[in-house]
Amino acid sequence: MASEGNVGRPGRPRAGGGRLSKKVILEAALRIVDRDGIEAMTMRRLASALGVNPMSIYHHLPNKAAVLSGLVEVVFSQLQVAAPADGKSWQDQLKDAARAYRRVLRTHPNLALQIVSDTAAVSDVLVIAGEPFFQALAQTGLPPRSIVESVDVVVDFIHGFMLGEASSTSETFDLGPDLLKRVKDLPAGKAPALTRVAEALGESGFRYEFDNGFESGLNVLVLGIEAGI
Amino acid sequence: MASEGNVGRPGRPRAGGGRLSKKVILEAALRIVDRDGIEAMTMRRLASALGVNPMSIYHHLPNKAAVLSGLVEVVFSQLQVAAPADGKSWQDQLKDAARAYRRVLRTHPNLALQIVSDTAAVSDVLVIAGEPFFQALAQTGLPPRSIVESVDVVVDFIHGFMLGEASSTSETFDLGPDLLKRVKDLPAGKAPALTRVAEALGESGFRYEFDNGFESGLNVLVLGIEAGI
DNA sequence: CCATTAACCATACGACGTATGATTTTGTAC
DNA sequence: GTACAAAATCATACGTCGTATGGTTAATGG
Repeated sequence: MASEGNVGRPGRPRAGGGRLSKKVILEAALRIVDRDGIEAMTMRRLASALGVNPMSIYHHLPNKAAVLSGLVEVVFSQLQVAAPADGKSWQDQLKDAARAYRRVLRTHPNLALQIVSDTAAVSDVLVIAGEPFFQALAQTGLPPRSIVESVDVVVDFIHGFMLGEASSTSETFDLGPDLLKRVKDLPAGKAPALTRVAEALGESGFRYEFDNGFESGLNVLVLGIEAGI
Repeated sequence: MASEGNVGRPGRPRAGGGRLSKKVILEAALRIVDRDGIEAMTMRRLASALGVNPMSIYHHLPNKAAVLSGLVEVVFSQLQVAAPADGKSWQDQLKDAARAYRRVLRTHPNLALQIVSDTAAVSDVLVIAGEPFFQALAQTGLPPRSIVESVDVVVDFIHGFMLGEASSTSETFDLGPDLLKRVKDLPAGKAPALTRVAEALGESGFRYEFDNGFESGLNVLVLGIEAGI
């Protein structure tokens, strides 16, 4: 996306104060999304938050889809490439990259769906966001295509994980009791293995926490990549 | 969601032929989604496809969200629990479960986003869809909570993978050349590790294929779970 | 046969994205 | 300064959306 738009040229100051620009529009849009969710981000509400006529926005961004893609770019640009971190193993570097990626996405949970689905908007910036992953995996000695595949698994896992996390409301999840109750409602014998696990968890009062889930996922992935070398 | 709705009671036959019901509504909705995409599935178009007034639908499903959730349920119910497959290792059983899951989701690519994001709708049926995964992992001897975490990694990976696959149009992807061109446009030295990989791939003319990417992801996951035992 | 009631339909409201074209502002050239 | 061109903003309007409200039709149980 080549940069364009407002370059300090003419325009008309409004009551709200500043002049419109792609930047201030996206900032306002992000505020709306963060506060009220993505479905609250309508062109009309965005305009009103800016103290402006809805159609004014269209001089800076071609349509609503561009606004949403712009939001994805904004969020991704917050992912600054971490310092070299030379002292660490590639395993730890890979985990750090994954954690940093998740941290950025978690800053705007209401945007998660948009981010993981709008691959076109991501692609430009993905090559930068992906660098830490490639940096870590470069030290494994794996052939290039294995590196690409490894990055893909990790990123796909993070995306899938973020979806689950974003659609949940609480930090933790009563997996044991919840699951157990649901399993009990099943026609008996329909899911024996699941039932066995649920019963064991129900007794232990296991509480699923997203942070732990993410870390254990990373562990599996790192071990798997390691084993494939 | 307890089943309810049309139980063969009164009503009024229409020109279109049959009577309305949750079942025929969802079937029509799924046809629309499959043919024209999820954004084409409007209540008005759905009604017109059924030869019916838009408001008639609301006697069988409370709103549009319920229609979409219903679609997810329909798709999931197509995932029949596979035969025991006793002769196989848990590794192969796990892979089979993942492949079966992906296969079902791929049947309705336009619904992928809805499926992976509408966890509420999934949850009821997830306990059944998840059974093959638990069955495979039960043989690892892992403690229950490790089993749950392992299922989560695998499912999250599949979800993330499906998102990428669904938003792509072609079966394959010119990763080498595409990536190389994009990397070339970067400020030099901004992403050295990525550049190195892209150059190596550019020479080899590597073509990314989704089937291969999925399989290699499964390999990493299975190896990682194995290593954690 | 009649009351009940589920199923269906007609109309309407407010909100949405945005096409079209007028209006206002402002930097630049004289 | 003043006129001009271009850019930014605004007003109006169209078609579409989800669905609230309330009337109409037809099958059923008494």
